Amino acid sequence: MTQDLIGKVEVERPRRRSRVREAHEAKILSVAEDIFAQFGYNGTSIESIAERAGMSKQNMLYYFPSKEVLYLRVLASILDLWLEKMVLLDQDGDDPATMLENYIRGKIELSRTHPNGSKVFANEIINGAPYLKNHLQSQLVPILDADVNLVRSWIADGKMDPIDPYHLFFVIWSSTQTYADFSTQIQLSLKKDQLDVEDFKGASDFLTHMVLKGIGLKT
Amino acid sequence: MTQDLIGKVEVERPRRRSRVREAHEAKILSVAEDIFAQFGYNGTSIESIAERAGMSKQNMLYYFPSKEVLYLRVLASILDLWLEKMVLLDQDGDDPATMLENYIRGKIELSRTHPNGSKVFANEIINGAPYLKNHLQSQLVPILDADVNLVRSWIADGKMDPIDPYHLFFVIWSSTQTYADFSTQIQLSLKKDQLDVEDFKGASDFLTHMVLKGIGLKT
DNA sequence: TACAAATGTTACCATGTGGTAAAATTACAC
DNA sequence: GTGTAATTTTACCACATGGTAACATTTGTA
Repeated sequence: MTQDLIGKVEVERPRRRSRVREAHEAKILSVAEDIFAQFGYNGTSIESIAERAGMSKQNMLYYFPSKEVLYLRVLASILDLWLEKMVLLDQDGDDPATMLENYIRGKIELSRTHPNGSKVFANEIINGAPYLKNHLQSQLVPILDADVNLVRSWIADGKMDPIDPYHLFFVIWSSTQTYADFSTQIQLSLKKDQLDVEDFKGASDFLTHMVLKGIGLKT
Repeated sequence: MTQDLIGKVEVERPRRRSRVREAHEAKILSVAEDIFAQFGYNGTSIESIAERAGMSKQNMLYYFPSKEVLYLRVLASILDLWLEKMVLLDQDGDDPATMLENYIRGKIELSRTHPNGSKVFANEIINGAPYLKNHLQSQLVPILDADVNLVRSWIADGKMDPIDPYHLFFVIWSSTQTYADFSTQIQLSLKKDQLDVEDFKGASDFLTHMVLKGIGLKT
């Protein structure tokens, strides 16, 4: 955008302090995700975020003019990450079983690497998705519908049991995200202070086994 | 307890105003569950609960001395309801398939009839279970362990695939509760304003089919 | 060096909210 | 009816928190 203006009016202006800005914004967003995940929107004070980001509340408000704006930015970045992994057709593999397995493993991996993002997302949905509803409507639903159609074509081709694809995806979503969202409960159940890579591998293995076999897909 | 004191000192004292008290407490608890579910602990003001319960904040504080006490009461009653349905051995049926099916259908039914309870519960767990951790430790975990042992015995008897029972329960928990906790997302996905009995039946049917078949249980 | 934009700090405020204290009212048991 | 405990109302308050305004400082560029 800046380059388009070379020789014209505003040359090189916007890039002035952008290094500091980018670093600070990234730090703030990262910290915000953590704290929003742990305390929810209402339970989070912008001062606590600023503190852990190493600056004053007022200075943070210079980068993000309000708590709501900051929260929306956090939500948006999480949603983008999520939607990326939700396109069934984009999964590697030629046969349905492989593609679905990669979908499941990808979602579990996301829960492992971004547990806090998942929790912020979950909090938002549980509370009725007041900020995210429109985004879900316009971005998630079309992707889901495409995925559902793909599964329906597999069913039509006799490649798997005639199940309701929507419920299939609801189950995959919930059971993959539960390892992030409900990690506290799972840790208590497994008597561990922390879930490790092996736990997530066990979850992936079990889920892919059960889902693929359960809907009649050959592996 | 009152009866134990007949003829002694405090006869019939505690029952004086108990009718009003019981009615009001029940009303408050019911309203509180709804509002905590929608806005979380921090997002809920005790004034909003009092208002919808038809009394002043101060009057409500007469029945529940603090927000925390009220929240804990709501949590406790939900947990009791949950734990009741979580004992695999208590399910009707003689064979593993029937018992597991009843477990799944019971949990879905709970999500249908008590969506708000489920949401309060979910909010609490996602935020690290600050109030519920001890209860989960002492009540949920033993029940789960017993259930896991039962499944292990089924595996040992060659009645089903040698899967990890813990993951099986995590998947059942998450995928049954998702129809309550993430109802907003599911409604958007299904393009419906409200989930009806048919939706829950569809969910139960799919889940039981996939789980039972997926772990190698004959139906 | 000078200047203008970007960044950071100080001071402050309005509001919502959980909770307390005490007085007023109601209603049951006798 | 009357006294006593249960209930309700009135009047407050302390505090956390989101946000604003103005001033100060830094820094890249001409």
